[in-house]
Amino acid sequence: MSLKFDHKAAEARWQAAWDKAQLFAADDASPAPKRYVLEMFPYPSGRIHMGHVRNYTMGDVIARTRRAQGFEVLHPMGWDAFGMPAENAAMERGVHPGEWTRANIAAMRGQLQRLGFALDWSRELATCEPDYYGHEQALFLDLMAAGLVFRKESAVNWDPVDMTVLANEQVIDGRGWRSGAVVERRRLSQWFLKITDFADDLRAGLDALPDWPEKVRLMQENWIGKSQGLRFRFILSPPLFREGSGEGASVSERWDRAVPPERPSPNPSLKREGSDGFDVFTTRPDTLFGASFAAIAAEHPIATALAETNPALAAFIAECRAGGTSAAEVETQEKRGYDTGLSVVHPLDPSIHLPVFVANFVLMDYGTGAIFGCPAHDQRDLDFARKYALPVPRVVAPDGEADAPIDAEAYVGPGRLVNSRFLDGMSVDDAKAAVIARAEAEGWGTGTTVWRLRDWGVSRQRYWGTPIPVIHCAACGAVPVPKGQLPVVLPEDVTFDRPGNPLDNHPTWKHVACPACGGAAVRETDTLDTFVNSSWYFIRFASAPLDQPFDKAVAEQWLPVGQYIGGVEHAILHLLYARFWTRALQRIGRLDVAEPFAGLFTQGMVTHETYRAVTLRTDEAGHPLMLGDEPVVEHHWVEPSAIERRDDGIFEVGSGLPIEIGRTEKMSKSKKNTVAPEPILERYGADAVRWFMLSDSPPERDLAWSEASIEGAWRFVQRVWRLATEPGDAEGEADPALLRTLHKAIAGITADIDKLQFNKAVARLYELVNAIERADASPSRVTAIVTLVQLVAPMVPHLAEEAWATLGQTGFVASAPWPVADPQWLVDDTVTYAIQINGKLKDTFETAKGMARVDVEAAVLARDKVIRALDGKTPKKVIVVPDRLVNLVA
RNA sequence: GCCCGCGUGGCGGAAUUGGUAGACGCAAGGGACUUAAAAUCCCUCGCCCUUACGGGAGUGCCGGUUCGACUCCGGCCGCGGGCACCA
Repeated sequence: MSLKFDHKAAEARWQAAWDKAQLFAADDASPAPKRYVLEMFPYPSGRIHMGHVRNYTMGDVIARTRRAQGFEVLHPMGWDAFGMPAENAAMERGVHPGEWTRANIAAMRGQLQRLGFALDWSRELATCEPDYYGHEQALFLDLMAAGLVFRKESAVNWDPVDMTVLANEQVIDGRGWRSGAVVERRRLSQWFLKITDFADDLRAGLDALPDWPEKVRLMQENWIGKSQGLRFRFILSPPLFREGSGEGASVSERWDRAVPPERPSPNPSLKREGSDGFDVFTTRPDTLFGASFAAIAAEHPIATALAETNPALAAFIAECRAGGTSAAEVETQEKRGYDTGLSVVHPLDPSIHLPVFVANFVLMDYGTGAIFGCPAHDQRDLDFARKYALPVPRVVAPDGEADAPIDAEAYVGPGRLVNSRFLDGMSVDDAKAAVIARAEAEGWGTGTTVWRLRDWGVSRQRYWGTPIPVIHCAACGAVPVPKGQLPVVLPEDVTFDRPGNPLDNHPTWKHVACPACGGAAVRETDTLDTFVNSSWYFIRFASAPLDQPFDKAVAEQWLPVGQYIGGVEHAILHLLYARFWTRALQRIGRLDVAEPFAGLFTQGMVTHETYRAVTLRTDEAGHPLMLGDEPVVEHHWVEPSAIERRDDGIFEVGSGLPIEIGRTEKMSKSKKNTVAPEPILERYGADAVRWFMLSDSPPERDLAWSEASIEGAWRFVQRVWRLATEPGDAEGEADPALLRTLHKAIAGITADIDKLQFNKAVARLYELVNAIERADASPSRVTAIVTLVQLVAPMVPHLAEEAWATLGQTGFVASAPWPVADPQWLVDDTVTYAIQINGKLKDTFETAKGMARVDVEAAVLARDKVIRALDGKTPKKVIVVPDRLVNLVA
């Protein structure tokens, strides 16, 4: 009989049955050992894409397998529901962000449910609802009380037309992506979280995460960026005269004079600054005698002070600020400086005076915003010194090259100190230590660690986010909203018809009484970065009481997440912020968990070929345009569904234009190489799609979507179904060979799933199916088919349930205990020896396991092929690897 | 520029971590069944030489270690990713 597997009926039937039985609801009170399986929750963009399908399928295999293995599994789903696309939709279509988001969630929930994931939908959450973000506000206030929140001025990208702050990726070629207006740098007072407090902790903690990809740990480590060195103070030289200050002034003949020349009294604005000098940081204190200048950032307070009375300097600073910060601009940007006319005293020799520049390559927000320049051993300093004709004294050299001149490249390699007085002859490391020791002994500097990591700015001048629960009062300052007044709810009646932040524009929302003094005050109208939302959602999944963000004891039962799965694009920010937030909660005693994600897996993208139709550009009359002798060619991207393959090539449907096949790339709208999941699900069913997602490519690598492969997946589903409907007679003898294959498959597949090597598990399942198909009817064959159904259940659950029932098994296969391999079937009693001569395979032979060495040798030497290959020679040496191979060295 | 990863048939990829390279899938070719098609089943399928039997080289390139190297070491080439004026 063997009808086709009816995926539509089976999916509907089993999804309803699972739901009715509440099969996948996690029980906090269960005595079983707990496992938390989590995939990064989606942004509700409107529809799921293949990347989601791949991500959630992998997680589902883990969750279902763990459940079958007897664990109480928490596998929840929710929505990362705040963010800009909702506001864009509001502006473009006049729909309210909340309405848009909630409609998207409803649509995507339905799509996910069609895939039959073993999710606990009772724990579903959306970050845009007050019952989520209200608790987030409470946590924010807790962190604030603990001193982990502060406010400071910070520069933002400001779009003067849309009157809004832009993220860096919204600035394209210096212009706002929407308005096209030239973006300004504005300084706004913003809220920050003190992630730098945890820099060392977050870095050191990476070592305790063996189940994270090495790559991600490295990326985080680099991002945190620990640098050890010396921080010391440069004291401004006593009044001395240096003519010719200004940009490009050549001062080389002056800076190294033993006797400082005279100069006018110090700048009055500097005096007001109360500054006798400034701090610098260096990782190369060993090269201090190679110093030839000092430089401060354009935003450095000294530069700002000097600029008040120096219009030329003010202009220079303005130019520095206008310079873009994009990678390409930075790379091509020339090193430029402005000589302030000031000098500083060399800390190791007061007779040496170094000129002070304002330089465009010194960053205010790293280290102290000021450096000493050592051109011989730092490329940037060298570029700068060459431009301004500063000396380039070498102080480190490999043995015997003390006099080798520095040309266009700074020397950053190892060597010994030269031209450095008491440091001469020391290694770089010894000299670093010696200078730090001396600085500390003499009190002008200290050994310090500096981090690349910056504090986390969480203010966003946007509507669709968590309102920051603070009230600004003229008398009391920034006052936290009392916990009893939470949540601070976003007003629904907002408009997007004018530029700016709708919260700010709202007629009444922000006007409130100060909680401290009762006077007139205004609410903070900034909202929190959406990364805050995703920094604790996994805790709320584990425990979601009404009256508090989570219950400590309940959350700790589930946490940390055993297996977290998502894209590499979140390797740094999201994962670092979540790690920080968890540690911050630990510090304030709310949760005793340091690392939120014990195991992390970053899956590859789903890709597809790209197709381009080629046309000739024509003028108004329809004649092809020519560029010289060549016609001008135009391309446009064509979606996969709009091409047809014919014997004479590939063409665009409708236009008939020839198609060029381009690179296989990440599915994207711009390249039109996306394949929507819904029609595929309709046609091939959820199980075939899930199976495809697990086949072929290793999960960390990209997976190329192809019509042929999904057909192959569909065929596999049918093959398993045929076995289930025609298992054959269970009478007669057992089939030891099949049982051996079966138990090896059980062991292998279980191990593969443990290691998330789904492609290998898939290959083994194919082998098992092949073996069962070839086997004659026997009790063993029926056993093998029943076990096969269990083994494929995490991957193709609807088919498995249907097959399970058809085979007369009771209950859900989803709840059946995971098969365990019987060790007696895992050992072979025969082995195949490979016979090599000089390492090259010549022959093989089969024999009983554990054959004595001498017997093996004798058997090998007696074989025809060996005799022929040796051609009468006696092997010089015979290497026998027991039960594996023999190598004859001739 | 710095850091990291990867190069295996027409394609996606296996290879017990130093021991028979190419499992498994896709594609392709041939055949069976069928009035026909679909579905299904059987066979072939990395390269070169050979009608065959066989033989040879082979895991990006060059060299090394080893009885034996896709695997380890050194040096190149190519592709991909992350960071980027971080002192």
